Amino acid sequence: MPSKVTIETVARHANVSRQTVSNVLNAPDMVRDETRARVVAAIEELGYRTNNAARQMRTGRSNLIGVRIDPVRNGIEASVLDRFLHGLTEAATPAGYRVVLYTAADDDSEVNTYDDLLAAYAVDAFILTHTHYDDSRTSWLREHHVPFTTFGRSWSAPEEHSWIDVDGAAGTAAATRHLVAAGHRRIGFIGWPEGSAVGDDRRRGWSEAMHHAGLGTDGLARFTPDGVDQGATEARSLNGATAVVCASDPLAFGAWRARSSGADRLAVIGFDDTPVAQALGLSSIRQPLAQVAAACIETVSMLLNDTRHDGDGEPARRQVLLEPELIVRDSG
Amino acid sequence: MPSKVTIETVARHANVSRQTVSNVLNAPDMVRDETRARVVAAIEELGYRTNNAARQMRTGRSNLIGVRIDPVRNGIEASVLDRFLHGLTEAATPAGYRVVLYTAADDDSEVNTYDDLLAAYAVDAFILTHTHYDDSRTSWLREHHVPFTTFGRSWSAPEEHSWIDVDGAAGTAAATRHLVAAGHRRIGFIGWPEGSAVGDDRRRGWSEAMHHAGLGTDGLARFTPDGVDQGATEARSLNGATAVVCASDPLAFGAWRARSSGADRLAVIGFDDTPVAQALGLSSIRQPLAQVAAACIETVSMLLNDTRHDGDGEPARRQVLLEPELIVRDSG
DNA sequence: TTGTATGCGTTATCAA
DNA sequence: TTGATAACGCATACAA
Repeated sequence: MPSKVTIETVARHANVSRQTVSNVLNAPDMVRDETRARVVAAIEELGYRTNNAARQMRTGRSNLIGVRIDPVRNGIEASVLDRFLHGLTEAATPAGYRVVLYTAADDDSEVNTYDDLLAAYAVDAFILTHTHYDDSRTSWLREHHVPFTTFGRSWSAPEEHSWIDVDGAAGTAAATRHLVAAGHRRIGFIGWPEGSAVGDDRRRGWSEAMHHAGLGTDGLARFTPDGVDQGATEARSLNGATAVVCASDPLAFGAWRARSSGADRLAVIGFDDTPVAQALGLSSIRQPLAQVAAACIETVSMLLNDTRHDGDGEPARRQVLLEPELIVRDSG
Repeated sequence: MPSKVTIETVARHANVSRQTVSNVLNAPDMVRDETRARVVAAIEELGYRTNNAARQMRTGRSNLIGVRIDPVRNGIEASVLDRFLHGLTEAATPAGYRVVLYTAADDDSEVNTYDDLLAAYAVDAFILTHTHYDDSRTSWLREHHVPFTTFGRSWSAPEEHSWIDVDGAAGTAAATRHLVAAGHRRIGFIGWPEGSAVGDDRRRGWSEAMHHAGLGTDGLARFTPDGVDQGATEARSLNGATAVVCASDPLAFGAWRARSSGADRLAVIGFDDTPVAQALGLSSIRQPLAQVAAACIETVSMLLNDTRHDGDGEPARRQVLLEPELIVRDSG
């Protein structure tokens, strides 16, 4: 059972008042060096840890950050969420926060969850994933002046709130350039149906890079729901192409499986560098998830240390766009 | 910003004392029906939510459960942890708990983390994964009378503490029986090097089922580190076999890729039903992770409501072994 | 620079 | 069955 050491205990041990100990913790500059040293020593010695509940009573802060864990829709992306969550947990600890999980069936029910998390647990801030056009969750949080940031930009209005995202277009562009440099001229793209913000972005990177290289894109783009079989089907329909950039690893894997050998061989580059890609030697575009996570925590810290959000003024904002990395393997 | 409704507010609104409101919440039987109804109405109306920090000050309970999120070692298993985490989050909420994440590089540093989580956040209990022989973490928790349970049995001494696990041997046995029923006689096994508790268990299921069916296992078992290529290599070495049960999906996938067509075709069954298996139509053994998660929460609740662990007496224990499910697809 | 007093929202104890 | 009071550990305003 962990120690029952309170500020009082430390104070007595160091021969000072409770208040002095509190000052050492919260306003070290105010305390004389010698005194502070003594207090710090006592804290060490007794293994004192500040009691969050008590602190929370006074400050209203819990040091808890709410993070949504989605039901795995497209299972193959589990590894992405997983790396992200791990990154968050790792970055949160040194910043003095802990990650609390929550889940919700849909955006609306998520709002009820906020209520519980906010009122009962006093969660300090939220980190959301899977943002989309017209996200009702972000509006709610903004209205209620709750600090939050998202992994995924605010597609409706770029500057609407703080977000961290990975430049998908830059990733597919890099992949395309890589293929061009390797001598490919007819490079296809297999992505998701138009209207998905993330998918549209990835397609744009490919098409811009193609045009920039003086290559046409006519008849080289395919749109389909995600999936291995879909990737295979579309790859076969791209008979003229010698290479293809895909919006996901499942699509890439399907394409690769359909045309991985013989005269018909297709160079393939996927997205997200999932374990499947790693296992199969599939080239892929890897998102720097640990960095994304660290930036999320950093942003949230900033938001929490910014006094503006207390009032009615607009909170500080911060947008971070990180570069993905092209991992080249056998497939392209 | 969520309501600032306290017990006091509710009390005034319902014309009772604070204590009565508290009683309605924590000991409803003690309160007269009519009074209770009035208080409940007031709670509804005002949208009162109990403040966890304040409650924690009195009770020492935080309603927080610590769950470790591992750095993804074998990436392909991310989906397993992911489903598990999601299941925990989902089961915890109705039980009145929230999941707090933590991470640690190794078992020893994990113990330091306990300290923080326990002293500062007053985490009520822990749920561990990836247990192994001689787990220093479980000993520490036991010594310190901290309620916990594990996903993965206590291999050193089965009854040492509460755990929830999936019967891996039953899974591989079912897979083996399925292959036997399909007419196979020479059924191989590809698993991990001996000494890994989980791996040994899965091999046992296969070998027992084989013997039970009157079939021999000589020369039919292979042991290798996990991986797609390893699976392929071992599958090729099993020339006599017409089918193989694997300890993991990567192994199964490798085996399947190496011998999926022609006269040499091998029926293959993997383990964990990862997205890869689902995408490829690979048969696999699926762990009921949502149920495991629910059982973990249930166990932890039991532990927390059991007074015994307060004293020096042994805490209550509970072991749950769940059956995995064989998912039959094209590969076997 | 250090010490004293007060209150945050809840529950436990005890008296009515 | 209900109500008054104290206490949990901390941080803040204020006094010394």
